[in-house]
Amino acid sequence: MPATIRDVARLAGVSPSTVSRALSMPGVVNPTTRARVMAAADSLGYAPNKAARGLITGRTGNIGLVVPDLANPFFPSVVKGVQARAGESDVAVFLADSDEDATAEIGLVRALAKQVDGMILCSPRSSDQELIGLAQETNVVLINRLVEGVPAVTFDNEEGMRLAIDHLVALGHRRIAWVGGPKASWSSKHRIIGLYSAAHDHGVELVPVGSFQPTYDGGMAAADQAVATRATAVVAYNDLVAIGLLSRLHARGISVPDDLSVVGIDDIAMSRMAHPALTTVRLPKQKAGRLAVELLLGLLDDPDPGSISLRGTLHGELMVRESTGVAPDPARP
Amino acid sequence: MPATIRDVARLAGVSPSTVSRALSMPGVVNPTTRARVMAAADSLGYAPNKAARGLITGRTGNIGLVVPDLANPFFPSVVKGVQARAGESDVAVFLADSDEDATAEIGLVRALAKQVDGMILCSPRSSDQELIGLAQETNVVLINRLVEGVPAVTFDNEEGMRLAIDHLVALGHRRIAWVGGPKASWSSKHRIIGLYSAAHDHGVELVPVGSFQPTYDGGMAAADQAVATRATAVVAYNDLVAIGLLSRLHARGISVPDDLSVVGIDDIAMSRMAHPALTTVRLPKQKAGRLAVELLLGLLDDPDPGSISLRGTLHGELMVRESTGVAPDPARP
DNA sequence: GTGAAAGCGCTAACAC
DNA sequence: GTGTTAGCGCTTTCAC
Repeated sequence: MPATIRDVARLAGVSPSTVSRALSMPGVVNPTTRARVMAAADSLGYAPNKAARGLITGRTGNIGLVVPDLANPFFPSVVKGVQARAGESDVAVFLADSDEDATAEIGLVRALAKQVDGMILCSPRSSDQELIGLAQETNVVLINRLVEGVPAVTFDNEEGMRLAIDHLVALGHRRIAWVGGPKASWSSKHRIIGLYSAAHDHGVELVPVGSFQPTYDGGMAAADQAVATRATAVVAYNDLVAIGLLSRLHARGISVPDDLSVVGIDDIAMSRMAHPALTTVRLPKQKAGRLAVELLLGLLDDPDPGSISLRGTLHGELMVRESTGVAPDPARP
Repeated sequence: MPATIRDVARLAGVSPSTVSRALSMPGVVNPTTRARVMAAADSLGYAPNKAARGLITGRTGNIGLVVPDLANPFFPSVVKGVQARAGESDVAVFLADSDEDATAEIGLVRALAKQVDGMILCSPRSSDQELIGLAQETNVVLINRLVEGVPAVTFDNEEGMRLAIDHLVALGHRRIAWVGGPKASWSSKHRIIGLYSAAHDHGVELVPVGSFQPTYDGGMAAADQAVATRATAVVAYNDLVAIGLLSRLHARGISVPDDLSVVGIDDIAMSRMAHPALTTVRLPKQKAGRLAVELLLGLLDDPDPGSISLRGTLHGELMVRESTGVAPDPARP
């Protein structure tokens, strides 16, 4: 049985309230008593029971984190960032994987909501309406999604896509294919906007190639259509798709980057390990996790939504690797 | 403010205890009252406060899970398994990432211990002594580690290595290199035992090639030494190492599997996507997570350690892919 | 600066 | 079968 506040009080010869104060409001207690309490506390290995404290303060010291699929390498990075930042503030993290299911997602949030001070929803699958509803019931911070009135950490997708297009245009590409991800995805929409805007500014052509699963298999499925566009470069919805593309292109004997350049988005660990190594727009995933925790913690300390920043926007960075090269000479057969 | 048990009691016209009973001991309450309570409960959207319940029952309905590094693709799979099984029993999961730090690991466990019914430690970095200590203070289930008296889920490493060796021997390989992982690792020890035993039984030679980081870079670092052994096949500590190997071999112009066969262990998602696709021993990672939860739950229901099985051993499965082929003709120059 | 008392939301005896 | 009482470990008035 772990030691309780009473055990400490008895050992230190003070009342439980004094122990409580010594631990959570240092300034207000006599330094001598405080020292005695501290000594007693750690001689007993005492640590306060968060649940009991939460019952009275209304703060549990825990947060919840919901991700759509841990098997997608994007998310573990975000989780790591959340963990790291939460740990620094001595906050524990409940993790839930919704398995891409919007209904499950809402359920998980509801179930967890009672035991946490707030929740971080990463790339939520739920509708704006549902998210707004949740945000009313509990403190919510979104990652990778913008919903009216809900605090969020997002990546600047428009800018990221511009980075990719600038790079390809500089290499001489004039006809660029876009292998799209899930149609409903918030990121998808914004990436497309950035892509078209950048392509327009450069006066180059952007050829959309449908909508695919944001997975390796999605990329495999898209490859032949991408080739058929006769574009000299392809931007993929994410790295997983790009790697699937690489694989199918290799199987077809199409050389990357000699025949076709490929750019991904995310910079998951696997991208560096691909053949050829994948040029991609790195998204600061861990940082997003950290920032989300910070927003959430800020929200808790000061629930007045006006006085703190509710938004964090993170910037991508182009990682040039071997999957992109100069556009093939159009004069070639 | 969420509804409390009293709100429900008032609305249903019964006492709080009746509500409590109606919810957690259905059989013991009058069906009519029960119905009334249920109606009241969900009209208020009532859900019991787990923390308050835990305070009195001593059971929180939560478990903790500590992994050494979520960025290693092995672990997210285990986490998914834990999540899935825990969810089925309506148990929430605290996740902590120790960042490969044994000290942090112990700290995380201690911090979490108060708020959970038990902990699952996946591939723990701590010493046997420390783990035994923890197991005395709280319910612990280990994954990927065997310590006297502590419940655990492990993979049959010996058998897995035999699978790999059998496969290579059947392809004609007679000299096989082993690229080892961290020396202190429990898995490492058992893999080596299996490897030598299988090699001995087949009368083939096993050549150890030092000890490397269990990462892609570790594999890159090991490749040249592996080649220098003049073995015709390499078994790597894990898939990440094997993929690093593949990469460096490719850079050196050594063809896999024509010049050298490579076998990994784990079957992480990336292995299928490698070039050539990696032959590997699949470890049922999700299953390990599920099983660990089951052992833990069993432990809670029946703390008598004698009456339930404290051990689960999972079996690997050989996935033959393109990175292995027949041994090159030794007569060749 | 410190102690006593009350109570957070819930369940577990114990009566009836 | 149901209500009453007490109390889990903690913090927080409110006295002193």
